[in-house]
Amino acid sequence: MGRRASRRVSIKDIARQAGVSHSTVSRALRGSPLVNPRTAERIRRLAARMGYVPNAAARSLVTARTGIIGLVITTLADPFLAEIVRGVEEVALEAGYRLFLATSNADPERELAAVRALAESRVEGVIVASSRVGELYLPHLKALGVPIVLINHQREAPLIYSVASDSYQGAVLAVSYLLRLGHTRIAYIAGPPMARSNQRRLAGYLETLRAAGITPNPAWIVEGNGRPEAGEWGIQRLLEAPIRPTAVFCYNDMTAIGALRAARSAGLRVPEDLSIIGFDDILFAAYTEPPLTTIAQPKYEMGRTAMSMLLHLLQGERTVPYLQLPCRLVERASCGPPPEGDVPTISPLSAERRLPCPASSVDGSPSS
Amino acid sequence: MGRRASRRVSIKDIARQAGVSHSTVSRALRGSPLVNPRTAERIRRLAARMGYVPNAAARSLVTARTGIIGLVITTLADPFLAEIVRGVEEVALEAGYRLFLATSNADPERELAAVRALAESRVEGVIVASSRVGELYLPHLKALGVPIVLINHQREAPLIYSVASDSYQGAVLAVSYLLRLGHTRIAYIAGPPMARSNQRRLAGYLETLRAAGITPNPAWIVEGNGRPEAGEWGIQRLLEAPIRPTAVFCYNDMTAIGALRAARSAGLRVPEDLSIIGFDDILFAAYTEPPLTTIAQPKYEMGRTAMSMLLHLLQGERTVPYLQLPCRLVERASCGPPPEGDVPTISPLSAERRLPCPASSVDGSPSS
DNA sequence: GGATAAATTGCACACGTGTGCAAGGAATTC
DNA sequence: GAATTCCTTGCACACGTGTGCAATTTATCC
Repeated sequence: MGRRASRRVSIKDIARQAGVSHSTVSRALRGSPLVNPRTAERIRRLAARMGYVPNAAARSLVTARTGIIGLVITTLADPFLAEIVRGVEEVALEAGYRLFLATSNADPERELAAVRALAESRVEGVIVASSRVGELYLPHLKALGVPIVLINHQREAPLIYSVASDSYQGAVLAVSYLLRLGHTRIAYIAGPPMARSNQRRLAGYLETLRAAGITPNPAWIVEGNGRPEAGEWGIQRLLEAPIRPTAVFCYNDMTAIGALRAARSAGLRVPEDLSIIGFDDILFAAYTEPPLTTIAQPKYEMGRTAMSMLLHLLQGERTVPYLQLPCRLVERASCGPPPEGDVPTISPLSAERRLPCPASSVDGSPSS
Repeated sequence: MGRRASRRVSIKDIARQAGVSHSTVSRALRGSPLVNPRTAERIRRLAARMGYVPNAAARSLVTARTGIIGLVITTLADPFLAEIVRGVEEVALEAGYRLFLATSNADPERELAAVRALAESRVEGVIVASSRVGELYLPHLKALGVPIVLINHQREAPLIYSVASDSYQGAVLAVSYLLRLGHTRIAYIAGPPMARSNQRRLAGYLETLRAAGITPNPAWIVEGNGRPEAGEWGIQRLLEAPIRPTAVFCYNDMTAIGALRAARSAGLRVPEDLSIIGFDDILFAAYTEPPLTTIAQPKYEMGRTAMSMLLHLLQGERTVPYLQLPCRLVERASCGPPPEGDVPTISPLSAERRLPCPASSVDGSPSS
């Protein structure tokens, strides 16, 4: 109760109390076979009674191992990241590692401070779960001299290990689902133009249409930024097109949410008048009106996979440098058949089967 | 490039290179006035060139200060926590502290592991930002012997420092807003019965009605659990009542989202037929259909305040043990005047002014 | 019972950093 | 020029833990 927080008890204190040397205590607590089992048991009891807790700093100093993994993210406020973090954390904990969280909030100065903190605490590896990680960031991280694994990174990053969801395959999934429902006039509201995920989704969209014998209509591809406004503008633009689309594939769920809102205020019913499909499956997708049909990224699995990859690297093993995980379709209520006589010209199912998947799962060459 | 990660450079390496003792290097790098400025500058240059990064473990070992604050949360997946964490983090960083994140995911075994990790890394203080923190958790945390500050804790926790939003005042805000719009038939869909926040919101609801001369109708108070289902069930129950309410105050935004959905599927327009107000102002409240009017908790400020409080405690200063921060109304589009002739019987504005606020901002007595 | 092997323990050093104290050197004063 | 002060530097120890090696005790064997 009123005990002052003086100094924590160390193995020397235990040694003094037990009448042995601190080496013996150290060995007893670490379960070394070099101590008499009876003595060991006695010491363990005493340690527990004295409330001993090992000092991680002292241990890591002598073992030259911290057991800490740096986890770099822009902000926790992104609900998309939370699941990834959960996956990373779970695998890390199982393997006896701890996470050091470094958030930058996209502030260059804080990014630097974060990297310095990682360096000072001697992290053994780093996972970057922030797609918008600054351009300066990566070189600094590399200078740490520890293995790095990126999750869903937006740029081609050669010679770096990374895990990503398969945006191309996800887009194929989305568009062929719409084709299967009978749509042929399918639009795409894009994400940030420079983002690789956007480029891959666009590619999947285009090629799925072509494979189904449909020539993509440039008027049905509108730019965006991944935020709700983009969905609103996108719908407005699409409604001005000479021929209106009957379905819209959105770069992500936030865009789809904006699209839902714009559709509603334009007096369109979803999905009766217009089908809308998103991408990501954020927590909230289940609660939109109507609940959003979307392509789920395997967030949790990506976290787990990235951490497993890092563990391999930490053990000096070789790994494939680039891994893509498949997305899956989550059917809710924002998609349905097209309004009137929009009969598909060819069977979309056969088209889907014919599709090649140019996105190989292994990419780049091992670094020397 | 091909450089092996051998061993990091230490002050001894610098000392050897500079032809001085490691003490001089240490002093130079720490900016001690006990070194010749020219020597100091030379050493700093050399250190930078050699890529020196201080070892936090070694430093904390000798200074007996880790500069680490433990942050305990159930899960990052709760978007409500993200803002709190941001506030905590910002103040911590300003004061030169770092955060050690301990998530438990409500698993007792992991809770224990988390507390042990906090103890081993010798955190200097702890912030608990998880309302659902296990009952066992707190005693273990207390055993760490460091200051603890709770954020929005759901139980009365005597002799512990805490920061919370003022649920009572928030409820008063919500209900008097509805009164001002002209409603008199106001329902409450409650949260977890044992949660203090629910009790305070219920109290605010009841007393505001009474102060306006309205006798609360027990049929308009339905139980819930803070999740969307509760909102759906709640609306269904309320629609079966002999006299229907014209407005619903929900325990939180997730409940309100369920309520919105149920209202829609019952064919009610919001806010024309039914006004709905939430609590929390989660990220998603702005994107519901219609956008949700709600009571915003000062999440970011709560984080900042809790961390400031902890900083005071770390410096051995005294603080008020219990601090409540006011909520504020965020008007969006889910509330409006009642449908037909629901004329208020008394002026709700004057009622609001007469309201006492029995929730004092200071509570409990200082521990000895 | 003595010699040998095995089990158990302690000594001493290491990890990287910080700091009190004494020693050495330079600058100042008379 | 000698004495005094101040500035600068190095020595040595400390923090808490782990471990190779030698020393000691105990068990085993003939």
